[in-house]
Amino acid sequence: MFTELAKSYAPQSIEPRWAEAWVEQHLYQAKNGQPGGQNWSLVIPPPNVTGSLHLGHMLEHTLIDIVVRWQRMRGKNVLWLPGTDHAGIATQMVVERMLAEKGESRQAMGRERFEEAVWAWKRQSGDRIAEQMKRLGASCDWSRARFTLDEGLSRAVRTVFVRLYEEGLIYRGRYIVNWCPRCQTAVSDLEVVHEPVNGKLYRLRYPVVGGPGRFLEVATTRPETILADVAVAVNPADPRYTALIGQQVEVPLAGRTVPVIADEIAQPEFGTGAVKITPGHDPNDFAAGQRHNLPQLVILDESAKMTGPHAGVYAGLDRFAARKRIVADLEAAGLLAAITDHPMAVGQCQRCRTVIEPRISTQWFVKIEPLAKAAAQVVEDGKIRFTPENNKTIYLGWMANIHDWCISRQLWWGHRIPAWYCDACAKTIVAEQTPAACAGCGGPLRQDPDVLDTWFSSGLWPFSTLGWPEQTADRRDFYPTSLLITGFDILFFWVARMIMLGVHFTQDVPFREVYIHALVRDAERQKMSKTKGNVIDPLLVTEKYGTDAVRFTLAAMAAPGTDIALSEDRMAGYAAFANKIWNAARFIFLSANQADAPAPADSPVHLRPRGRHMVDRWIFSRLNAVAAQLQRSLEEYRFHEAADTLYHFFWHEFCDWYIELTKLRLQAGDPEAAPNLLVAFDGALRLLHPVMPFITEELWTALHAAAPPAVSIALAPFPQPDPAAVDPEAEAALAALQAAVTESRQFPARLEAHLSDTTLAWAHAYLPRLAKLGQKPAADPAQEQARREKRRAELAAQIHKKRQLLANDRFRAQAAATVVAAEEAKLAELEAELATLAGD
RNA sequence: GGGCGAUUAGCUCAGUUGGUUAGAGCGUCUGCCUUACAAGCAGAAGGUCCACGGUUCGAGCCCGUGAUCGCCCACCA
Repeated sequence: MFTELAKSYAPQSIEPRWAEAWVEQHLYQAKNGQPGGQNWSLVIPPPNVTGSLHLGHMLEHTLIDIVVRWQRMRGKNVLWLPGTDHAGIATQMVVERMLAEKGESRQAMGRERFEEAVWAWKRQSGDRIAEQMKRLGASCDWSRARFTLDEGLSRAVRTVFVRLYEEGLIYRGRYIVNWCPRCQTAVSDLEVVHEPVNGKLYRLRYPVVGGPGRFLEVATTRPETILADVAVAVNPADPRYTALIGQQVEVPLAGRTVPVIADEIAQPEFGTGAVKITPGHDPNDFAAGQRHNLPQLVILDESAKMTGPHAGVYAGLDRFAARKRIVADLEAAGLLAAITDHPMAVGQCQRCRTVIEPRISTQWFVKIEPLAKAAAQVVEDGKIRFTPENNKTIYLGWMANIHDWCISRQLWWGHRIPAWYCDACAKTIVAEQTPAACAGCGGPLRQDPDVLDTWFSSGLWPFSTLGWPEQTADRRDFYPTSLLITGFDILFFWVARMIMLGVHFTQDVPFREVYIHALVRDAERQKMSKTKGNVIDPLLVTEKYGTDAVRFTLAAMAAPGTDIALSEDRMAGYAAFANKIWNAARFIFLSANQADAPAPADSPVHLRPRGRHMVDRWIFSRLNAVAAQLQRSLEEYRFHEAADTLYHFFWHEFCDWYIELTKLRLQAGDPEAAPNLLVAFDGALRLLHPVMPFITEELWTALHAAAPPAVSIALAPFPQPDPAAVDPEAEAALAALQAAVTESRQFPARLEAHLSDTTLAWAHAYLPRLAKLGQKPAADPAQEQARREKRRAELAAQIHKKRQLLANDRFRAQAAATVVAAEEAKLAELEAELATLAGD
């Protein structure tokens, strides 16, 4: 006998046990030295160490885990490499916030102690995500977990930096960059988000020198920056101003005069057609200043407070406070011509939403064009395939318009830039190992205080985690990786950088396929993000509905290309599905003898029924069809289709019909019924396993409890679709039976020939009951009459349409023969129905 | 300013070479404690598939125009 199962499925009492066992048994550890074609690998998009798991992670991990478990069951030597990202700026902010609560600060502690504090915090909470993933059943190879600041990965970072520097693809220079006054660091273009705001456009009057009473009107959105003006530009083709070109105008409140220059930057139709040039505080003006060889005045410090000799009486004021004061002073001086509303997009720090201040500073950059070109090429050549495909266009478009990448950050947490400066002889040394002294003059060296953009190290992730630059067994066996599954939000940040750096340093693609999943949104369709703090702990819904139900929900809603608004109703529905599976097992275990269970080694790779019973032939035909459908769906990452297929098959075919039809055979002692039932159930569990690992593991183990040691279902072969097992005769017979039972009609004779007497006896007994249950409530005769009329009209319309269609020669010529036959059959059916309606 | 996506049942969404009477989950209504499952079973109601035009024997699907919503990219002061 099988052990009796509880009356309903309680995931809470089962899942933690399995989660722990899987990790302890190292069930998902990949092997080295397998034949090349056997290996299949995927690296996780490393979550931030700061974070805890949110539903976006869970969606991503669920989709990954489904593919990974499926590939493993197909016999691949699978590596899913887990790990975390040090997430420079995010982590530093978290730790600084914690320090601030204790009244401490990074500056007061000093760099060394601060770094120690971050490491301590990382050790204490950095494993949280891993623990959560383990609890959720992610089938990672935990023995290969990596962290971006690991010694090996740091070594890879230094190697890459030095090589790019030597190739001239990394340079250092003084440019205007995006600066966050709150984070006090440079950020890349990608880390600036543009938010629409209702700004103002100020028209200011610049007195023309030598022309008393004459003014040049200039439009600006940032009046406080006039103190750093070095010129006013007008368009050379603008007739209004040609006379002024070369003359001097006075900068209001500044007590300086600047030249009027001709430059295309000024567009005649915007504002007044005259634009102030402020190279120290605007990227466009910076470029214009370089064209005209103008000086760069700076009036804001790293906190965006007014500073320096040109700030005058406004020194010390915040930029926005200064704006108010300056506008008031301009008005008092009669130099403010107008203020108009001006909707515009202002750049904000992605992390803290502070308005970005363009700032001139010395930073490190990657010369991106050569890398981008090669990275675009591999995608154009189809060496990397995107799903959904339109991401390819987006990717290529970005690659075509890419700017150099600012990689230095004025932070303390991260990979420190491997560059040293000699103050004595002004030499710069870039090296993998810390040099003892200046190679030129022997003087003492000072390392660059900055660290690298987090994405610089993440960009190496697919190969740095596998041992690069060493030629390791992992690198040989698992690179390039097979697939990347990640979100659209980091397509440019991460995917693009991995392709650029991967192609450059390994002469191969980092992954052959990229699946871009949808975004999980909350009930209000808001994006869930680390910075917004609206993340939902997946462990809570998991606790409520069970991990398998949440996983199934996520998979079922993961149609490629559209966002997911997560609904708990849906989870409840799939929790019921898990319970359905549980109860099917409960019935099977109560009704069948354990001796009939297939031995685990006796893997039903080829699902074939014992005997010739029509019902058995049907369910095994369906199992094979479902296996084939799942294979198609998963190959194309159509997770929702796979989930729907499983749901419908298990509930409405396996339970509603197969188990029901088997009940009577069991009662009558049909010797083939139980063994076939057990094998079919085994096959169904395997099909379900990639999506629902916990319940299938529990039930599969129970199914095979008599023949220990049963291996985990995770290592059991996935049913291989066998086209020969598809049995159209059995499928047609069951379809007829279903129709007959549903309509409470007589059995088709053809089916009766194939059904055993006992089944027939059951079915005949069952039919009247169905007929009773299905009876419509006694309807109002008038209503009934109306319904008939409506149906009659519908039928007439359809018949007319069909006749027209079938009379069409082009249709007969062009449509497939089966389509024509189906249409003819349908017409006959419709006519028959109409005849019965007309009859009474 | 460019580019992309969406619009299908009360709600959330599927619908991939154009071809039976357009589906699912939840919700609603009716009837069932039926010895695997009331987290269940048997039924029912509910849709001008955003609008208009076009292609086709045939359009939810293809083409065009428009409307509404959303997203991404972008140095317009």
